[in-house]
Amino acid sequence: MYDAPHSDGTVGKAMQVLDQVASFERPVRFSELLANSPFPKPTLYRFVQTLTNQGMLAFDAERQTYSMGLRLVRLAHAAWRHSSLASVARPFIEALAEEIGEAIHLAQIDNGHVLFVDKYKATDKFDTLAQAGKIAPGYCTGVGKVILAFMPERAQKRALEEQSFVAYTPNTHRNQKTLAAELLTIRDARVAYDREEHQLGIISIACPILNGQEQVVGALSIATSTNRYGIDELNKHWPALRDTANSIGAQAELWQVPIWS
Amino acid sequence: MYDAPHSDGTVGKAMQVLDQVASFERPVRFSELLANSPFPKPTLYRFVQTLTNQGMLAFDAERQTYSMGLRLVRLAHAAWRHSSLASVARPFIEALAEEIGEAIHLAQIDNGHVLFVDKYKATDKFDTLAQAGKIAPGYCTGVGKVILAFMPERAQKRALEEQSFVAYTPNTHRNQKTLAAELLTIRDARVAYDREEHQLGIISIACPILNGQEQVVGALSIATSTNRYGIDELNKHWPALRDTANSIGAQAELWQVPIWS
DNA sequence: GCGTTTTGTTTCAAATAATGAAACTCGGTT
DNA sequence: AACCGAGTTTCATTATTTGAAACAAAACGC
Repeated sequence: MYDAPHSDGTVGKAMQVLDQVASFERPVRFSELLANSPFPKPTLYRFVQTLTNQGMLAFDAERQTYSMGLRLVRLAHAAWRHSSLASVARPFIEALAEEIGEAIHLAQIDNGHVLFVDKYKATDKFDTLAQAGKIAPGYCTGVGKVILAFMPERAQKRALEEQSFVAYTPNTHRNQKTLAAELLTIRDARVAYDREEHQLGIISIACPILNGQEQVVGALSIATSTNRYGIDELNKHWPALRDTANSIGAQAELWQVPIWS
Repeated sequence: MYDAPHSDGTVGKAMQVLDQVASFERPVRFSELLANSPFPKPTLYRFVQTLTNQGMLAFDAERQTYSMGLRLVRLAHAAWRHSSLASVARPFIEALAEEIGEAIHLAQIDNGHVLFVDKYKATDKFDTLAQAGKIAPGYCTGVGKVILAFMPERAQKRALEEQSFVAYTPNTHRNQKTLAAELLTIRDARVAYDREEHQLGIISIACPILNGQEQVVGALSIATSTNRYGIDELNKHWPALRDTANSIGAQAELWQVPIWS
Protein backbone atom coordinates (compact mmCIF):
# COMPACT_ATOMS: atom_id res chain seq x y z
CA MET A 1 0.00 0.00 0.00
CA TYR A 2 2.30 2.77 1.21
CA ASP A 3 5.42 1.55 -0.47
CA ALA A 4 9.03 2.52 0.05
CA PRO A 5 10.95 -0.38 1.48
CA HIS A 6 13.90 1.18 -0.33
CA SER A 7 15.71 1.25 2.99
CA ASP A 8 17.02 4.78 3.06
CA GLY A 9 18.24 4.76 6.62
CA THR A 10 16.45 6.54 9.40
CA VAL A 11 15.10 9.27 7.16
CA GLY A 12 13.52 6.75 4.82
CA LYS A 13 11.79 5.07 7.70
CA ALA A 14 10.45 8.34 8.99
CA MET A 15 9.05 9.15 5.56
CA GLN A 16 7.41 5.75 5.55
CA VAL A 17 5.65 6.73 8.75
CA LEU A 18 4.49 9.95 7.13
CA ASP A 19 3.00 7.99 4.28
CA GLN A 20 1.31 5.68 6.68
CA VAL A 21 -0.36 8.53 8.51
CA ALA A 22 -1.43 10.01 5.18
CA SER A 23 -2.89 6.71 4.10
CA PHE A 24 -5.45 6.76 6.88
CA GLU A 25 -7.03 9.88 5.44
CA ARG A 26 -8.17 10.89 8.88
CA PRO A 27 -6.70 11.67 12.29
CA VAL A 28 -5.21 8.50 13.66
CA ARG A 29 -4.21 7.18 17.06
CA PHE A 30 -0.79 5.89 17.90
CA SER A 31 -2.10 2.41 18.50
CA GLU A 32 -3.73 2.29 15.08
CA LEU A 33 -0.44 3.17 13.50
CA LEU A 34 1.34 0.61 15.60
CA ALA A 35 -1.05 -2.11 14.51
CA ASN A 36 -0.03 -1.78 10.86
CA SER A 37 3.54 -0.78 11.40
CA PRO A 38 6.67 -2.72 10.64
CA PHE A 39 8.33 -0.87 13.51
CA PRO A 40 8.35 -1.89 17.14
CA LYS A 41 6.51 0.31 19.58
CA PRO A 42 9.26 2.55 20.94
CA THR A 43 10.73 3.09 17.50
CA LEU A 44 7.45 4.14 15.98
CA TYR A 45 6.81 6.25 19.02
CA ARG A 46 9.99 8.22 18.57
CA PHE A 47 9.38 8.71 14.86
CA VAL A 48 5.98 10.12 15.52
CA GLN A 49 7.39 12.37 18.21
CA THR A 50 10.15 13.66 16.00
CA LEU A 51 7.84 14.26 13.06
CA THR A 52 5.44 16.12 15.29
CA ASN A 53 8.23 18.30 16.67
CA GLN A 54 9.16 19.02 13.11
CA GLY A 55 5.68 20.05 12.08
CA MET A 56 5.44 17.23 9.57
CA LEU A 57 2.71 15.71 11.71
CA ALA A 58 0.23 17.48 13.94
CA PHE A 59 -0.89 16.05 17.24
CA ASP A 60 -4.30 16.80 18.61
CA ALA A 61 -3.76 16.54 22.35
CA GLU A 62 -7.44 16.46 23.14
CA ARG A 63 -8.31 13.59 20.87
CA GLN A 64 -4.87 11.99 21.03
CA THR A 65 -4.63 11.77 17.29
CA TYR A 66 -2.03 12.51 14.68
CA SER A 67 -2.63 14.05 11.31
CA MET A 68 -0.45 15.54 8.62
CA GLY A 69 1.34 18.72 9.65
CA LEU A 70 1.07 22.15 8.16
CA ARG A 71 4.76 22.30 7.39
CA LEU A 72 3.95 20.02 4.51
CA VAL A 73 1.64 22.62 3.06
CA ARG A 74 4.43 25.16 3.14
CA LEU A 75 6.89 22.78 1.53
CA ALA A 76 4.40 21.59 -1.05
CA HIS A 77 3.77 25.13 -2.12
CA ALA A 78 7.35 25.29 -3.28
CA ALA A 79 7.11 21.85 -4.86
CA TRP A 80 4.03 22.79 -6.77
CA ARG A 81 5.49 26.01 -8.06
CA HIS A 82 8.90 24.73 -9.00
CA SER A 83 8.64 21.03 -9.76
CA SER A 84 5.21 20.64 -11.13
CA LEU A 85 3.96 21.35 -14.56
CA ALA A 86 1.05 23.26 -13.09
CA SER A 87 2.56 26.71 -13.02
CA VAL A 88 3.67 26.39 -16.62
CA ALA A 89 0.47 24.76 -17.76
CA ARG A 90 -2.13 26.97 -16.13
CA PRO A 91 -2.73 29.54 -18.84
CA PHE A 92 -2.95 26.82 -21.49
CA ILE A 93 -5.36 24.75 -19.46
CA GLU A 94 -7.51 27.72 -18.73
CA ALA A 95 -7.82 28.58 -22.40
CA LEU A 96 -8.63 25.00 -23.30
CA ALA A 97 -11.23 24.63 -20.59
CA GLU A 98 -13.00 27.79 -21.61
CA GLU A 99 -13.10 26.59 -25.19
CA ILE A 100 -14.39 23.14 -24.37
CA GLY A 101 -16.42 23.57 -21.23
CA GLU A 102 -15.40 20.28 -19.64
CA ALA A 103 -13.08 19.44 -16.77
CA ILE A 104 -9.39 19.40 -17.60
CA HIS A 105 -6.93 17.37 -15.54
CA LEU A 106 -3.20 17.76 -15.42
CA ALA A 107 -1.21 14.84 -14.06
CA GLN A 108 2.37 13.88 -13.43
CA ILE A 109 3.94 10.69 -12.27
CA ASP A 110 5.20 10.36 -8.71
CA ASN A 111 6.96 7.15 -7.95
CA GLY A 112 4.63 4.99 -9.99
CA HIS A 113 1.51 6.82 -8.92
CA VAL A 114 -0.44 9.17 -11.09
CA LEU A 115 -0.51 12.44 -9.25
CA PHE A 116 -3.06 15.05 -10.18
CA VAL A 117 -1.32 18.38 -9.97
CA ASP A 118 -4.08 20.61 -11.25
CA LYS A 119 -7.68 20.54 -12.27
CA TYR A 120 -9.84 23.06 -14.02
CA LYS A 121 -13.56 22.88 -14.40
CA ALA A 122 -15.24 25.64 -16.34
CA THR A 123 -17.82 25.97 -13.61
CA ASP A 124 -15.59 25.80 -10.52
CA LYS A 125 -12.47 27.26 -12.06
CA PHE A 126 -9.27 26.05 -10.48
CA ASP A 127 -9.85 23.97 -7.44
CA THR A 128 -6.38 23.16 -6.54
CA LEU A 129 -5.39 21.72 -3.23
CA ALA A 130 -8.75 20.06 -2.93
CA GLN A 131 -7.80 18.12 -6.03
CA ALA A 132 -4.10 18.60 -6.50
CA GLY A 133 -2.15 16.03 -4.60
CA LYS A 134 -4.78 13.41 -5.18
CA ILE A 135 -3.42 10.19 -6.48
CA ALA A 136 -5.09 7.79 -8.83
CA PRO A 137 -4.15 4.40 -10.21
CA GLY A 138 -2.14 4.40 -13.42
CA TYR A 139 -3.75 1.39 -15.05
CA CYS A 140 -7.32 2.64 -15.22
CA THR A 141 -7.22 6.35 -15.91
CA GLY A 142 -6.64 8.17 -19.17
CA VAL A 143 -3.75 10.21 -17.87
CA GLY A 144 -2.28 7.18 -16.14
CA LYS A 145 -2.31 4.97 -19.18
CA VAL A 146 -0.88 7.57 -21.47
CA ILE A 147 1.96 8.30 -19.08
CA LEU A 148 2.69 4.60 -18.69
CA ALA A 149 2.64 4.17 -22.45
CA PHE A 150 5.32 6.78 -22.96
CA MET A 151 7.55 5.89 -20.05
CA PRO A 152 11.05 4.61 -20.72
CA GLU A 153 10.94 0.81 -20.89
CA ARG A 154 12.66 0.14 -17.60
CA ALA A 155 10.54 2.57 -15.63
CA GLN A 156 7.41 1.25 -17.33
CA LYS A 157 8.21 -2.29 -16.37
CA ARG A 158 8.70 -1.34 -12.77
CA ALA A 159 5.54 0.75 -12.78
CA LEU A 160 3.51 -2.07 -14.30
CA GLU A 161 4.56 -4.41 -11.52
CA GLU A 162 3.35 -1.91 -8.98
CA GLN A 163 -0.16 -1.68 -10.36
CA SER A 164 -2.76 -3.37 -8.23
CA PHE A 165 -5.35 -4.17 -10.90
CA VAL A 166 -8.30 -3.67 -8.64
CA ALA A 167 -11.44 -4.12 -10.77
CA TYR A 168 -13.21 -0.82 -10.16
CA THR A 169 -15.68 -1.45 -12.97
CA PRO A 170 -16.35 -4.19 -15.52
CA ASN A 171 -14.14 -2.28 -17.96
CA THR A 172 -11.07 -2.14 -15.75
CA HIS A 173 -7.95 -3.96 -16.90
CA ARG A 174 -7.43 -6.96 -14.71
CA ASN A 175 -3.85 -7.84 -15.47
CA GLN A 176 -0.62 -6.63 -17.00
CA LYS A 177 -1.16 -8.47 -20.25
CA THR A 178 -4.24 -6.65 -21.53
CA LEU A 179 -2.93 -3.37 -20.21
CA ALA A 180 0.46 -3.79 -21.88
CA ALA A 181 -1.30 -4.50 -25.16
CA GLU A 182 -3.34 -1.34 -24.90
CA LEU A 183 -0.25 0.69 -24.00
CA LEU A 184 1.28 -0.19 -27.36
CA THR A 185 -1.79 1.08 -29.16
CA ILE A 186 -1.78 4.20 -27.04
CA ARG A 187 1.84 4.92 -27.75
CA ASP A 188 1.16 4.56 -31.41
CA ALA A 189 -1.97 6.69 -31.48
CA ARG A 190 -0.56 9.21 -28.99
CA VAL A 191 -3.89 9.29 -27.22
CA ALA A 192 -5.54 7.24 -24.47
CA TYR A 193 -9.14 6.79 -23.46
CA ASP A 194 -10.66 5.94 -20.15
CA ARG A 195 -13.88 4.11 -20.96
CA GLU A 196 -15.43 4.02 -17.53
CA GLU A 197 -12.50 2.02 -16.24
CA HIS A 198 -12.09 3.81 -12.95
CA GLN A 199 -15.60 5.00 -12.31
CA LEU A 200 -18.82 4.16 -14.06
CA GLY A 201 -20.23 7.13 -15.91
CA ILE A 202 -16.89 8.90 -16.24
CA ILE A 203 -14.89 8.82 -19.45
CA SER A 204 -11.87 10.75 -20.58
CA ILE A 205 -9.43 11.37 -23.38
CA ALA A 206 -5.80 11.96 -22.53
CA CYS A 207 -2.68 13.15 -24.36
CA PRO A 208 0.92 12.92 -23.24
CA ILE A 209 2.95 16.00 -22.51
CA LEU A 210 6.34 15.37 -24.04
CA ASN A 211 9.53 17.36 -23.88
CA GLY A 212 11.94 17.82 -26.76
CA GLN A 213 13.51 14.39 -26.25
CA GLU A 214 10.16 12.64 -26.44
CA GLN A 215 10.16 12.01 -22.71
CA VAL A 216 6.82 12.14 -20.91
CA VAL A 217 6.67 14.83 -18.32
CA GLY A 218 2.95 14.53 -17.69
CA ALA A 219 -0.46 14.18 -19.25
CA LEU A 220 -3.49 16.25 -19.95
CA SER A 221 -7.03 15.00 -20.14
CA ILE A 222 -10.58 16.06 -20.76
CA ALA A 223 -13.04 14.23 -18.56
CA THR A 224 -16.77 14.13 -18.84
CA SER A 225 -19.78 12.16 -17.83
CA THR A 226 -21.49 9.65 -20.08
CA ASN A 227 -24.70 11.58 -19.50
CA ARG A 228 -23.38 14.39 -21.58
CA TYR A 229 -21.03 12.83 -24.09
CA GLY A 230 -19.74 9.64 -25.56
CA ILE A 231 -16.19 8.84 -26.56
CA ASP A 232 -16.95 10.03 -30.07
CA GLU A 233 -17.92 13.51 -29.03
CA LEU A 234 -14.93 13.63 -26.71
CA ASN A 235 -12.77 12.68 -29.63
CA LYS A 236 -13.74 15.82 -31.48
CA HIS A 237 -11.73 17.75 -28.94
CA TRP A 238 -8.66 15.69 -29.63
CA PRO A 239 -6.87 18.22 -31.86
CA ALA A 240 -7.32 20.98 -29.31
CA LEU A 241 -6.18 18.73 -26.48
CA ARG A 242 -3.14 17.53 -28.40
CA ASP A 243 -2.14 21.06 -29.34
CA THR A 244 -2.48 22.26 -25.80
CA ALA A 245 -0.41 19.34 -24.53
CA ASN A 246 2.25 20.12 -27.10
CA SER A 247 2.33 23.77 -26.16
CA ILE A 248 2.75 22.86 -22.53
CA GLY A 249 5.54 20.48 -23.41
CA ALA A 250 7.33 23.15 -25.42
CA GLN A 251 6.94 25.65 -22.63
CA ALA A 252 8.11 23.19 -20.02
CA GLU A 253 11.26 22.79 -22.07
CA LEU A 254 12.14 26.42 -21.62
CA TRP A 255 11.29 26.32 -18.00
CA GLN A 256 12.97 23.79 -15.76
CA VAL A 257 10.70 20.85 -15.29
CA PRO A 258 12.37 17.79 -13.88
CA ILE A 259 11.79 14.62 -15.82
CA TRP A 260 9.81 11.57 -14.67
CA SER A 261 11.05 10.09 -11.40
CA MET B 1 16.12 31.83 8.40
CA TYR B 2 15.10 28.18 8.23
CA ASP B 3 15.18 27.53 11.89
CA ALA B 4 16.17 24.38 13.72
CA PRO B 5 14.35 24.35 17.06
CA HIS B 6 16.41 21.69 18.78
CA SER B 7 18.12 18.98 16.85
CA ASP B 8 15.70 16.15 16.33
CA GLY B 9 18.32 13.64 15.35
CA THR B 10 18.92 12.62 11.80
CA VAL B 11 15.35 13.18 10.71
CA GLY B 12 15.38 16.75 11.98
CA LYS B 13 18.53 17.48 10.05
CA ALA B 14 17.04 16.08 6.88
CA MET B 15 13.98 18.27 7.31
CA GLN B 16 16.30 21.22 7.74
CA VAL B 17 17.77 20.41 4.35
CA LEU B 18 14.28 20.29 2.87
CA ASP B 19 13.57 23.74 4.22
CA GLN B 20 16.82 24.99 2.86
CA VAL B 21 16.01 23.81 -0.64
CA ALA B 22 12.55 25.36 -0.34
CA SER B 23 14.04 28.66 0.76
CA PHE B 24 15.82 29.10 -2.54
CA GLU B 25 12.53 29.26 -4.38
CA ARG B 26 14.18 27.85 -7.47
CA PRO B 27 16.10 24.78 -8.56
CA VAL B 28 19.39 24.78 -6.78
CA ARG B 29 22.77 23.15 -7.24
CA PHE B 30 24.47 21.03 -4.64
CA SER B 31 27.29 23.51 -4.27
CA GLU B 32 24.87 26.33 -3.57
CA LEU B 33 23.33 24.31 -0.79
CA LEU B 34 26.72 23.42 0.56
CA ALA B 35 27.75 27.06 0.69
CA ASN B 36 25.00 27.91 3.20
CA SER B 37 24.87 24.61 4.98
CA PRO B 38 25.87 23.77 8.52
CA PHE B 39 26.66 20.25 7.33
CA PRO B 40 29.95 19.04 5.88
CA LYS B 41 29.97 18.02 2.27
CA PRO B 42 29.48 14.26 2.46
CA THR B 43 26.79 14.59 5.08
CA LEU B 44 24.80 17.07 3.05
CA TYR B 45 25.39 14.95 -0.01
CA ARG B 46 23.84 11.91 1.58
CA PHE B 47 20.87 13.86 2.86
CA VAL B 48 20.16 15.19 -0.55
CA GLN B 49 20.52 11.72 -2.04
CA THR B 50 18.19 10.16 0.47
CA LEU B 51 15.59 12.86 0.10
CA THR B 52 15.74 12.52 -3.66
CA ASN B 53 15.30 8.74 -3.42
CA GLN B 54 12.34 9.39 -1.25
CA GLY B 55 10.71 11.80 -3.67
CA MET B 56 10.91 14.63 -1.19
CA LEU B 57 13.34 16.34 -3.52
CA ALA B 58 13.54 16.07 -7.28
CA PHE B 59 16.82 16.04 -9.14
CA ASP B 60 17.07 17.37 -12.64
CA ALA B 61 19.93 15.37 -14.09
CA GLU B 62 20.33 17.62 -17.07
CA ARG B 63 20.68 20.83 -15.14
CA GLN B 64 22.12 19.17 -12.05
CA THR B 65 19.68 20.92 -9.81
CA TYR B 66 17.44 19.96 -6.94
CA SER B 67 13.94 21.16 -6.33
CA MET B 68 11.11 20.12 -4.06
CA GLY B 69 9.70 16.70 -4.83
CA LEU B 70 6.22 15.80 -5.86
CA ARG B 71 5.76 13.46 -2.94
CA LEU B 72 5.29 16.61 -0.90
CA VAL B 73 2.31 17.56 -3.00
CA ARG B 74 0.73 14.19 -2.29
CA LEU B 75 1.39 14.47 1.43
CA ALA B 76 0.26 18.07 1.61
CA HIS B 77 -3.02 17.13 0.06
CA ALA B 78 -3.77 15.12 3.15
CA ALA B 79 -2.44 17.86 5.42
CA TRP B 80 -4.60 20.44 3.82
CA ARG B 81 -7.69 18.34 4.03
CA HIS B 82 -7.25 17.08 7.54
CA SER B 83 -5.16 19.57 9.49
CA SER B 84 -6.01 22.86 8.02
CA LEU B 85 -8.99 25.03 8.64
CA ALA B 86 -9.50 25.32 4.93
CA SER B 87 -11.84 22.43 4.40
CA VAL B 88 -14.06 23.57 7.25
CA ALA B 89 -13.88 27.20 6.30
CA ARG B 90 -14.49 27.01 2.57
CA PRO B 91 -18.25 27.39 2.45
CA PHE B 92 -18.17 30.28 4.91
CA ILE B 93 -15.44 32.05 3.03
CA GLU B 94 -17.20 31.59 -0.26
CA ALA B 95 -20.40 33.12 1.09
CA LEU B 96 -18.53 36.04 2.60
CA ALA B 97 -16.56 36.71 -0.55
CA GLU B 98 -19.65 36.71 -2.71
CA GLU B 99 -21.28 39.16 -0.37
CA ILE B 100 -18.35 41.51 -0.18
CA GLY B 101 -16.62 41.15 -3.51
CA GLU B 102 -13.10 41.44 -2.16
CA ALA B 103 -10.33 38.91 -1.63
CA ILE B 104 -10.61 36.80 1.51
CA HIS B 105 -7.55 35.21 3.09
CA LEU B 106 -7.48 32.37 5.56
CA ALA B 107 -4.31 31.92 7.58
CA GLN B 108 -2.97 29.63 10.27
CA ILE B 109 0.19 29.69 12.26
CA ASP B 110 2.97 27.23 11.47
CA ASN B 111 5.88 27.35 13.82
CA GLY B 112 5.90 31.11 14.13
CA HIS B 113 5.16 31.76 10.48
CA VAL B 114 1.84 32.94 9.16
CA LEU B 115 0.78 30.36 6.66
CA PHE B 116 -1.88 31.19 4.12
CA VAL B 117 -4.01 28.10 3.75
CA ASP B 118 -6.68 29.43 1.43
CA LYS B 119 -7.58 32.45 -0.59
CA TYR B 120 -10.75 33.41 -2.38
CA LYS B 121 -11.12 36.23 -4.79
CA ALA B 122 -14.56 36.87 -6.22
CA THR B 123 -13.08 37.10 -9.68
CA ASP B 124 -10.63 34.17 -9.59
CA LYS B 125 -12.56 32.03 -7.13
CA PHE B 126 -10.37 29.69 -5.11
CA ASP B 127 -6.79 29.77 -6.20
CA THR B 128 -5.34 27.37 -3.83
CA LEU B 129 -1.91 25.89 -4.24
CA ALA B 130 -0.77 28.98 -6.04
CA GLN B 131 -1.51 30.84 -2.83
CA ALA B 132 -1.94 28.23 -0.14
CA GLY B 133 1.34 27.33 1.42
CA LYS B 134 2.65 30.83 1.01
CA ILE B 135 4.13 32.24 4.12
CA ALA B 136 4.09 35.84 5.18
CA PRO B 137 5.63 37.76 8.04
CA GLY B 138 3.55 37.97 11.19
CA TYR B 139 4.44 41.50 12.20
CA CYS B 140 3.17 43.31 9.14
CA THR B 141 0.04 41.57 7.95
CA GLY B 142 -3.48 41.76 9.30
CA VAL B 143 -3.83 38.03 9.82
CA GLY B 144 -0.35 37.83 11.28
CA LYS B 145 -0.87 40.53 13.85
CA VAL B 146 -4.23 39.26 14.95
CA ILE B 147 -2.87 35.75 15.42
CA LEU B 148 0.10 37.10 17.38
CA ALA B 149 -2.21 39.18 19.52
CA PHE B 150 -4.22 36.17 20.60
CA MET B 151 -1.38 33.74 21.06
CA PRO B 152 -0.68 32.41 24.54
CA GLU B 153 1.90 34.62 26.21
CA ARG B 154 4.80 32.23 26.04
CA ALA B 155 4.30 31.39 22.40
CA GLN B 156 3.81 35.04 21.58
CA LYS B 157 7.06 36.01 23.22
CA ARG B 158 8.95 33.40 21.25
CA ALA B 159 7.20 34.40 18.04
CA LEU B 160 8.00 38.06 18.59
CA GLU B 161 11.68 37.26 18.89
CA GLU B 162 11.57 35.48 15.59
CA GLN B 163 10.18 38.43 13.67
CA SER B 164 12.69 40.07 11.41
CA PHE B 165 11.20 43.60 11.27
CA VAL B 166 12.20 44.23 7.72
CA ALA B 167 10.80 47.65 6.75
CA TYR B 168 8.74 46.78 3.70
CA THR B 169 7.03 50.17 3.68
CA PRO B 170 7.18 53.39 5.73
CA ASN B 171 4.29 52.02 7.81
CA THR B 172 5.96 48.77 8.79
CA HIS B 173 6.68 48.17 12.46
CA ARG B 174 10.40 48.40 13.00
CA ASN B 175 10.78 46.81 16.39
CA GLN B 176 9.09 44.70 19.01
CA LYS B 177 8.08 47.64 21.14
CA THR B 178 5.66 49.35 18.78
CA LEU B 179 4.34 46.02 17.60
CA ALA B 180 3.72 44.77 21.13
CA ALA B 181 1.82 47.93 21.91
CA GLU B 182 -0.42 47.46 18.90
CA LEU B 183 -1.00 43.82 19.79
CA LEU B 184 -2.59 44.89 23.06
CA THR B 185 -4.98 47.16 21.21
CA ILE B 186 -5.76 44.42 18.74
CA ARG B 187 -6.47 41.90 21.43
CA ASP B 188 -8.82 44.35 23.03
CA ALA B 189 -10.60 45.34 19.85
CA ARG B 190 -10.60 41.80 18.44
CA VAL B 191 -9.68 43.17 15.07
CA ALA B 192 -6.43 44.08 13.31
CA TYR B 193 -5.66 46.31 10.35
CA ASP B 194 -2.88 46.21 7.86
CA ARG B 195 -2.36 49.82 6.78
CA GLU B 196 -0.02 49.24 3.87
CA GLU B 197 2.53 47.72 6.20
CA HIS B 198 3.56 44.87 3.96
CA GLN B 199 2.89 46.29 0.54
CA LEU B 200 2.05 49.82 -0.50
CA GLY B 201 -1.48 50.09 -1.82
CA ILE B 202 -2.73 46.99 -0.01
CA ILE B 203 -4.75 47.22 3.17
CA SER B 204 -6.70 44.62 5.11
CA ILE B 205 -8.89 43.99 8.09
CA ALA B 206 -8.46 40.75 10.02
CA CYS B 207 -10.36 38.86 12.72
CA PRO B 208 -9.14 35.96 14.84
CA ILE B 209 -10.70 32.54 14.56
CA LEU B 210 -11.05 31.27 18.10
CA ASN B 211 -12.10 27.90 19.41
CA GLY B 212 -14.25 27.34 22.49
CA GLN B 213 -11.36 27.92 24.89
CA GLU B 214 -10.52 31.29 23.34
CA GLN B 215 -7.45 29.86 21.64
CA VAL B 216 -6.53 31.22 18.22
CA VAL B 217 -6.67 28.60 15.55
CA GLY B 218 -6.31 31.00 12.65
CA ALA B 219 -7.38 34.28 11.17
CA LEU B 220 -9.57 35.59 8.42
CA SER B 221 -9.05 38.80 6.51
CA ILE B 222 -10.51 40.96 3.80
CA ALA B 223 -7.85 42.57 1.67
CA THR B 224 -8.26 45.32 -0.85
CA SER B 225 -6.37 47.96 -2.69
CA THR B 226 -6.26 51.59 -1.64
CA ASN B 227 -7.46 52.45 -5.14
CA ARG B 228 -10.83 51.03 -4.31
CA TYR B 229 -11.28 51.50 -0.59
CA GLY B 230 -9.93 53.07 2.54
CA ILE B 231 -9.79 51.53 6.00
CA ASP B 232 -13.13 53.13 6.79
CA GLU B 233 -14.98 51.38 4.00
CA LEU B 234 -13.24 48.15 4.89
CA ASN B 235 -14.41 48.59 8.41
CA LYS B 236 -18.03 48.47 7.31
CA HIS B 237 -17.48 44.80 6.56
CA TRP B 238 -16.26 44.14 10.05
CA PRO B 239 -19.49 42.61 11.42
CA ALA B 240 -19.74 40.19 8.53
CA LEU B 241 -16.07 39.26 8.85
CA ARG B 242 -16.32 38.75 12.59
CA ASP B 243 -19.43 36.61 12.25
CA THR B 244 -17.85 34.47 9.59
CA ALA B 245 -14.74 34.01 11.70
CA ASN B 246 -16.89 33.00 14.64
CA SER B 247 -18.84 30.52 12.58
CA ILE B 248 -15.64 28.94 11.34
CA GLY B 249 -14.36 28.74 14.90
CA ALA B 250 -17.52 27.03 16.06
CA GLN B 251 -17.46 24.62 13.16
CA ALA B 252 -13.81 23.79 13.70
CA GLU B 253 -14.75 22.75 17.18
CA LEU B 254 -17.21 20.13 16.00
CA TRP B 255 -15.07 18.95 13.18
CA GLN B 256 -12.05 16.67 13.44
CA VAL B 257 -14.48 14.03 14.57
CA PRO B 258 -13.35 10.94 12.75
CA ILE B 259 -16.08 10.35 10.25
CA TRP B 260 -17.53 7.02 11.34
CA SER B 261 -14.23 5.22 11.44
C1' DG C 1 -14.00 1.12 44.91
C1' DC C 2 -10.15 -2.51 43.16
C1' DG C 3 -7.93 -5.58 40.09
C1' DT C 4 -7.25 -5.99 34.92
C1' DT C 5 -6.44 -4.70 30.41
C1' DT C 6 -5.16 -1.46 27.05
C1' DT C 7 -2.52 2.34 25.60
C1' DG C 8 1.12 5.37 25.92
C1' DT C 9 6.04 6.47 27.73
C1' DT C 10 10.77 5.73 29.50
C1' DT C 11 15.15 3.07 30.26
C1' DC C 12 19.48 1.35 28.83
C1' DA C 13 22.91 -1.79 26.87
C1' DA C 14 23.72 -3.54 22.33
C1' DA C 15 23.42 -2.94 17.41
C1' DT C 16 23.49 0.07 13.84
C1' DA C 17 23.72 3.91 11.17
C1' DA C 18 25.56 8.51 10.62
C1' DT C 19 29.68 11.14 10.36
C1' DG C 20 33.48 13.79 8.09
C1' DA C 21 38.57 14.02 6.94
C1' DA C 22 40.66 12.64 3.25
C1' DA C 23 41.14 10.81 -1.03
C1' DC C 24 39.37 10.17 -5.61
C1' DT C 25 36.93 10.98 -10.22
C1' DC C 26 35.53 13.58 -13.84
C1' DG C 27 34.91 17.82 -16.78
C1' DG C 28 36.54 21.77 -17.97
C1' DT C 29 40.43 25.39 -18.04
C1' DT C 30 44.90 27.36 -18.36
C1' DA D 1 49.87 18.02 -18.76
C1' DA D 2 49.15 20.19 -14.64
C1' DC D 3 45.29 22.58 -12.38
C1' DC D 4 40.86 23.49 -10.56
C1' DG D 5 36.24 22.96 -8.85
C1' DA D 6 32.18 20.26 -8.42
C1' DG D 7 30.62 16.03 -7.25
C1' DT D 8 31.32 11.25 -5.29
C1' DT D 9 33.30 7.46 -2.53
C1' DT D 10 35.97 5.33 1.37
C1' DC D 11 36.46 3.92 5.99
C1' DA D 12 37.68 4.19 10.79
C1' DT D 13 35.49 6.69 14.46
C1' DT D 14 31.58 8.34 16.89
C1' DA D 15 27.03 9.20 17.93
C1' DT D 16 22.33 7.69 17.13
C1' DT D 17 19.14 4.60 16.68
C1' DT D 18 17.13 0.42 18.30
C1' DG D 19 13.85 -2.61 20.88
C1' DA D 20 13.14 -5.82 24.92
C1' DA D 21 11.61 -4.93 28.97
C1' DA D 22 9.86 -2.31 32.48
C1' DC D 23 7.01 1.43 33.83
C1' DA D 24 2.99 4.84 34.13
C1' DA D 25 -1.54 6.13 33.24
C1' DA D 26 -5.87 5.76 31.54
C1' DA D 27 -10.00 3.00 30.37
C1' DC D 28 -12.55 -0.93 31.57
C1' DG D 29 -15.05 -4.57 34.09
C1' DC D 30 -17.14 -6.03 38.01
